[in-house]
Amino acid sequence: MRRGTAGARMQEIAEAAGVNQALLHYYFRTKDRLAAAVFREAAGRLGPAVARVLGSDRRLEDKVTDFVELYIDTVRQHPFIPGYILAEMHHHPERLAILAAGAGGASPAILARPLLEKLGAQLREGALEGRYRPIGPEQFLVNVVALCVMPFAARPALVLALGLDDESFDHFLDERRAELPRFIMGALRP
Amino acid sequence: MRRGTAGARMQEIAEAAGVNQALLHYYFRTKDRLAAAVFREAAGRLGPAVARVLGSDRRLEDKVTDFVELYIDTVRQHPFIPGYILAEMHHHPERLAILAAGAGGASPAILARPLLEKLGAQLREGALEGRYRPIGPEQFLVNVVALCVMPFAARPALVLALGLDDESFDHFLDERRAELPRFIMGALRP
DNA sequence: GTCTATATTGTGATAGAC
DNA sequence: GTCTATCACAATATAGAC
Repeated sequence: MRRGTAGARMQEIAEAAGVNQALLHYYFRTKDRLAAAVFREAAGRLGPAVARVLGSDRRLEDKVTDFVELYIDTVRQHPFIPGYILAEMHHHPERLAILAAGAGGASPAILARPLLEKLGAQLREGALEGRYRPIGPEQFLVNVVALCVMPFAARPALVLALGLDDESFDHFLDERRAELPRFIMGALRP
Repeated sequence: MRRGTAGARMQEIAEAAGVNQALLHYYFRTKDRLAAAVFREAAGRLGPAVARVLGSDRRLEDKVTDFVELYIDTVRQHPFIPGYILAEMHHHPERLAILAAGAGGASPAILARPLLEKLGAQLREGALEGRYRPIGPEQFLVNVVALCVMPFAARPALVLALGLDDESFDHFLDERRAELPRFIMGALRP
């Protein structure tokens, strides 16, 4: 995950795992199949959780808070996952399709549909009642995810540009965890 | 930019440039130095523009609108840059430091400081006057950039999850270009 | 299943003619 | 500056013993 599929060396992975190259090939046959397995594993840590929280039946406000907190807390324990996923998607977009094919053959568009439906219904209802400004569920979903992902995906730039060390980056995340739900729900007010 | 430093082949680059490998080495000496040059070039297309717009003297509301429109319009012409930059930062964070060192020896923290100062002053002033909800300039900056970058960086996932084709992705961006300034300034209201 | 040893190909880099 | 030809080694993959 740190070096990416192309940058990773089978030898290095074998060492880190405390085995030898031959054993890696015994289990995975080729480097590409190992890479696909890693991608599946990494995506599997986040995708389902995202869908579960955002597709739940809770009030939109609680959903957003739950999501922000769950996402930040989860990714904090695996801080290289977002960067890895984005990098891998950029260099090997075809893996996404394979991933989706593995999930029962359903296309991701079909998987994301119910989530967007529910989100769209809540947003529309809120807009009709005058509680929310109108916004499409697709835009809203991208906004929420973007705001959570970015600090992790762009961590090196943040650390450098804001002059942070590990401790102050951690504090930045704490602040963000509390701030984002306010920011997001604030943006929804009419 | 498409394959990343590790995934790119000197041969492939030479072909795309209509020359041969030897000439690449003649100009860049090593693959790593070519990669650093590419990174500098890519970062140079966005970094300065970001700093110029966000560090300007305009009203915050105009700044945000300018930034969103400039960013989306610029990146649309080089849609693989954000993914490439994020991937490269993830796999080679050291390049960022070198990049900064090239900019007159000033550290990025020092370069970003005036921008954050100005942004912070505008946010504080607005908060004192009761026009804005209080928010730190670091959080706000990350929010604005995140909202602009994400659709490009995660394009393959969006296209797949939302079931978009090239045309509807383009429409998604048009919508976003108009929506984001409203979303962001809306979030700032007290 | 796990190892050592090795085959085989890929790939960055250089030599040297023009 | 640009090319062809080639070197040297890095890296994936396999054979075969245990």
